[in-house]
Amino acid sequence: MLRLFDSATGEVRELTFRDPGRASMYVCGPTVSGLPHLGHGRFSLVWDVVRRWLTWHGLEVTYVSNITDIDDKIITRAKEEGRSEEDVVTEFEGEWWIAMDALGIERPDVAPHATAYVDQMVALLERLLSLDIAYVTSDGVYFDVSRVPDYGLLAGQPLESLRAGARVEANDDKRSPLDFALWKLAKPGEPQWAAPFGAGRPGWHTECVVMSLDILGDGFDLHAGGLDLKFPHHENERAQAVAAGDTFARHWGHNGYVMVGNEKMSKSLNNFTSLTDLLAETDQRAYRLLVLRSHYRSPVDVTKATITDAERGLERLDAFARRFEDAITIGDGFLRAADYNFDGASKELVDAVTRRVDDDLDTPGALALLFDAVSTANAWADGAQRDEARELAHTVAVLFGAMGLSLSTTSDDVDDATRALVEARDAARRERNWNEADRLRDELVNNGWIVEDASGETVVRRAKR
RNA sequence: GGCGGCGUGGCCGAGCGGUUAGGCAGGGGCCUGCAAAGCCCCGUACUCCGGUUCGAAUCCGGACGCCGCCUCCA
Repeated sequence: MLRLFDSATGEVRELTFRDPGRASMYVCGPTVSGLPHLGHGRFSLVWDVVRRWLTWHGLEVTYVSNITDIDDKIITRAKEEGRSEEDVVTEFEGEWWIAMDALGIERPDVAPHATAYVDQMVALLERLLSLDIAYVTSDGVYFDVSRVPDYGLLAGQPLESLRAGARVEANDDKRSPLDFALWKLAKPGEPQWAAPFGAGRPGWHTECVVMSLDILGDGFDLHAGGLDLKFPHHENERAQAVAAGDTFARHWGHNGYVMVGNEKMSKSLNNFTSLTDLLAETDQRAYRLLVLRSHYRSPVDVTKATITDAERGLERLDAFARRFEDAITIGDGFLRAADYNFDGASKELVDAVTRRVDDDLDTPGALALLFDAVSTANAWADGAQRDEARELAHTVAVLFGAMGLSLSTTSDDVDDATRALVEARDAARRERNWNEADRLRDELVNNGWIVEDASGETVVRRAKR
């Protein structure tokens, strides 16, 4: 079974599950105030792979990921562009799902919206207020972090240490700079919900607590997200849950940053790169391969060079898939190990890959094994071992599929003019008219095709940009 | 100031005391009418300085460099 680094304990430990045979995951989703960026893509891919891998192991996974549809950034954008908050949310949630589909990410079982949970958030705040863990100020409701004994668990340092490093704020009535907003009182014209402590909107850290506990129940198995959410966002979520008497998540997972030119991509640095743009310009599987090729907790540098590198890797895999076309058909969606009977070289491969992925999601190690198997199967097919090669190829495709990477066996659509050139070239070749055949090949290449003579016939496919 | 991570061959990227990571790019060969695809072979890397050890990219100490968190962010 899968072992994962747990941010709460600081060590790799075996995932254990509240309910035998069932896994529950909550992954912090996006605030839909703009186009999805590369960081969104990475966390979505990483936790999609975890979800698939647990399913591969035979678990029934319930995967929840929220949409934050009320937030300062949404209000700001709406104001700037002179439209309603709903309009902004609708547009960018639409873009979000388009990008997720393009990345081959399975939709969550439940994708709750924050605005649908305001009543429950208000109830939680009333509870925290009654316990004197939350307090009201002139601009909202705040959480008193000193009331949670192990505050700083996820940050990896004690409260005092965090307090020493906290920046001084210009504001306010907060008891401590680390205290965080649970509720923001509305200014005129802002979206607002009624509450006993004044009309306003919920703070970001509250929504995930309420939604995760409502949908998955206390003690759910894995709470995950990007590393930048570890502190303060997840710390603060946990503080609320613990203060309210829950144990919250059994296990915390965080994926590493996306770097752009050796610097963290972040809002303040304003060096965001849009996922939507990346997907429009590249093979949509390239980012998944790039993410699988790096360890999930390490930073990944996304550049033209690293994406191109991944695309070339895909070309090798696709050429492999075309060669074993009839052995590659595996269908979409979740794959389960129990549905297959592996033996011989295939069993060895499956076992070795499983050991790697189970070891804190060592997908780079797993990919090395799979690329090795690609070479092996090709070599067998070059020799006389056709059947063994086909079987191994099938296993390779299944394992890639288990991680959400599909190999393409389909040729590109060929237009009539191109087909005419292909037929003319084959005719020339039959007549051993090599000059004409080569001239036609050059023409095809100039038109952006890659030309191969597979089993004596001209086969073309689109060259990558 | 506190906490944490990283520095590997042309590039990317694993590695967790001793036997080949892998990908991309490059070179040589086989195959091919010539190519492409595929196969075989090749580079012999680990920031620096000490130390532990029979043996270190891997452990310890130090130096230098880079990055992140402690503020919004996935």
